[in-house]
Amino acid sequence: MPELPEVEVTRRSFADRIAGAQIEAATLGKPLRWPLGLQPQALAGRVVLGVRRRGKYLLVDLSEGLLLMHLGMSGSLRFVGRDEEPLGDGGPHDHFDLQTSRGLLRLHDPRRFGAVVYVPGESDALARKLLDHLGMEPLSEGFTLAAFKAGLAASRSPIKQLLLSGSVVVGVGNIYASEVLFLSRIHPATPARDVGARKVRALYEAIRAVLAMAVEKGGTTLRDFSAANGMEGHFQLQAQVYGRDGLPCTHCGAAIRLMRQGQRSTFYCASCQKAAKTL
DNA sequence: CGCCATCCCTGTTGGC
DNA sequence: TGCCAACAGGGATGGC
Repeated sequence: MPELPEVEVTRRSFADRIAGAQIEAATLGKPLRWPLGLQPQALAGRVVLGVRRRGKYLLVDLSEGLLLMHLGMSGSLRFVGRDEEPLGDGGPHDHFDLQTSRGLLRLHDPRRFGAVVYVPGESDALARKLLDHLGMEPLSEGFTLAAFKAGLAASRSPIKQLLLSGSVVVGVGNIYASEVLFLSRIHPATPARDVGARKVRALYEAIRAVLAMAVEKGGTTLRDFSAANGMEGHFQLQAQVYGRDGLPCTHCGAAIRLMRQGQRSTFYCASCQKAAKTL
C-alpha cells in the first residue's frame, strides 16, 4: 500500500506528537518480516526523541538506539494520544504496540511484509545492510538532475525496474513508476542508460512533482490508506495509466497496455512512450 | 566481482 | 457462489 508519500504523510501525522514520550511497554503480535532484535520490554523507560524517514523506512530515534519500521505492502500505523478515544485490544493483524506516556503507536499489517527492528545505532551492521544501498531522497536538495542522470547512465536495467529498485532514487513504487514514465513519455523497457537527455530531465521533473504533490495532498487513497491520525489521503491519484489497461490513453486515445517486468505489472501507452527521443 | 534477473514471503480481493 | 491469480515491497539468491 504505502509508497514514499504515504510513509512521509504517516511520519508527519505522529512525529511531533510522540516526540518526548517515554516508552512504558512494547508488545509483539505475530512475527513480522524480521525479529525485533531485543526483548520488547527492554524498550521500557527509553524516550522517543523523534521520527525520521529514509526511503520507505521510518526511523524512530530513542534515547538509546532506534527502531526501524517498514510498512511493507499492507502496513499502516496509528497513533492515539492519551487524550483520545483508546484503540482497545489489538486485532488479529495488529503486530506491534508501543505504549508511551503520550499515547499508543500501533502497527497494523495483514500481510506482515512490514517490520520493526531495533538497532543500537545507525552504524549497526543490520541498519547499514538495510539503509546503505538506498538511493537518493527524491525530495531532498541532494537529488539533482546531474546526479540522477549519472545514476541512469550507470545501469543497463530497464528504466522501470531501475526506478522500482530504489538504487538511484528511493520512494518510487509500482504505481508512481508507471505514472512518471508516462508523464515523461519513456517506454518502460528502455535500458536506463539509453534514455535521452531530454527525457531524463522530464523524468526527473515528473518524479519530484508527482511525489511532492502526493505528500502535500496527504497521500494517495487508492484502496484504504490513512495516516497515523486516521486522516485519509486526498490525492486521488488520477492515474493516467496505472490499472487502466485496455482503456484509452488520455493523451492519444490508444489502448493502454499491460506488461510484466520482474513479476510486477507495468502500464504504458505504446504510442506515447517510445524509446526514441521525441518529446 | 559487480550487475542484473528471478524468486518469494502473505492475506485479501477482484475477476472469472 | 467459489476458486484462483494477482498484488501498492524489497531482501536473498544465483547466473553471467
